[in-house]
Amino acid sequence: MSENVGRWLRDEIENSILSNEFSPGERLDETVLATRFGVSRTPVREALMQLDAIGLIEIRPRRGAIVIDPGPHRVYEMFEVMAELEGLAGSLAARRLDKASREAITATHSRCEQSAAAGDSDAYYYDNEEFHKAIYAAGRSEFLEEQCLQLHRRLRPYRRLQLRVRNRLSTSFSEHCAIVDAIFAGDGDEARRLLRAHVGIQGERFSDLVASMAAR
Amino acid sequence: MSENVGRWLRDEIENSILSNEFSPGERLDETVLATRFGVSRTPVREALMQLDAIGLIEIRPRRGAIVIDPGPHRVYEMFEVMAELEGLAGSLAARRLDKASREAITATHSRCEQSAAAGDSDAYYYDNEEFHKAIYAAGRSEFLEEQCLQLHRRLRPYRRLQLRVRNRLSTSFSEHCAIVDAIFAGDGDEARRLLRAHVGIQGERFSDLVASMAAR
DNA sequence: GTCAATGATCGTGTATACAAGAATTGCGTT
DNA sequence: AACGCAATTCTTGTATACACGATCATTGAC
Repeated sequence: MSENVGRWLRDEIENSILSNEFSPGERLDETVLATRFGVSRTPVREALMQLDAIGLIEIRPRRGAIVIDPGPHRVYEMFEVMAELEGLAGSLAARRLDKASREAITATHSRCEQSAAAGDSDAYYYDNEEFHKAIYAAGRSEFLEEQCLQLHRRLRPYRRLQLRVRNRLSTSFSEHCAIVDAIFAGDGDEARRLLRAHVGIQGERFSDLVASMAAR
Repeated sequence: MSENVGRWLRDEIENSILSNEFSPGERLDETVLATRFGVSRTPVREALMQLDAIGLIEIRPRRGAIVIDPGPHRVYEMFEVMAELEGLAGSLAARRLDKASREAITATHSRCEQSAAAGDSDAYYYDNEEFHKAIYAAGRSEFLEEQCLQLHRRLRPYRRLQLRVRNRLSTSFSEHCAIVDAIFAGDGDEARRLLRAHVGIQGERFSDLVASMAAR
């Protein structure tokens, strides 16, 4: 419980939103949250203000906080930006790769291979996350890494949905292979191009996304 | 005063930080701020929490808030990301340009031309900002536009410093011309490339930045 | 003389009280 | 029966009070 109730609440509520426990559009009542978590309204408000600043909820003056519903189009836009940032991270990684980062990428990559081979989409979901994080870190840009991690968190639920799509696991992994090759070869432009394509939602993948969002 | 003291304070303190009224590293005392703005500590705290979430200040538990000092290297990283986002906005703008956006870009572009010709770096600073915002808007991606605007705000002070460098005005404007041409020609890749180069801090421009940051 | 420990003081973290605005419900009128 | 107005209630916004932790200074010991 992190020494600070406000911080803790922020993470707690954030997780609840991202795990869809609080649905988009739902109103977050300060008093309800306060009693639910056994604290007063003050830290709850502070948590809500932070979530508002991050963009997860919207606080309408005198009218309470509601969970923001991104909607398919906005989620698409977010993936578009994510693709761009990951592309940059990949190109930096290709240029700046050092031993430690190389090993981290190799390790997470082979874990992805195992889960993909086993067809375990939940395990792959987790390993895939670690793989991408290893690339963020390899870029050696703290700011970029933070931005990537933040956006990654917000898109996490949708990434998970995407993996459920048929054949996505093996497709995803073979894309990973090409990305790793490009980064290890020091080919920044290629790594950027491949990561953009890997993360972005082109063509039928958008309708897949819409379908899986509607399915919830 | 925006109907909401917390919001108002957030903007007020944010501006004070960005305009360097509160120096990096400086400690922000809640009580002092409260009396200074004639309010109680509660809205001050809420404002600070938001600024912390945005990344402008850091709140260390039980030890108060301090203004974050990005340092040259981190500022460089931020420009790197900004360049990438603006590149994306430019490429989208080239593909999706409509009449209204085209007119907005033309209008702000010609205003830049005038201030550049007049050698008025303060006017150019403002017009340049509007020009870039017109491109963000032309990309037709709300999320991307928000991200660009947010990062732009944080980098605003440094952009201003950069314009003070000798010849930067005319160089900047001629780069604008090429960017406008690419966007109007519908050449997304070229617009992206030019914007990345325009916004990013390559070569000697990094030392210019460091010098101007040190000069404050 | 310097370093450490202990107490005082100051500032943050949380709770609660109070005020003001928005929503809802009930009553009256058409 | 439906619409509108008013009053009540519920929720948010702000202030204040209190408690706990951190920092700093002072004093004592080595």
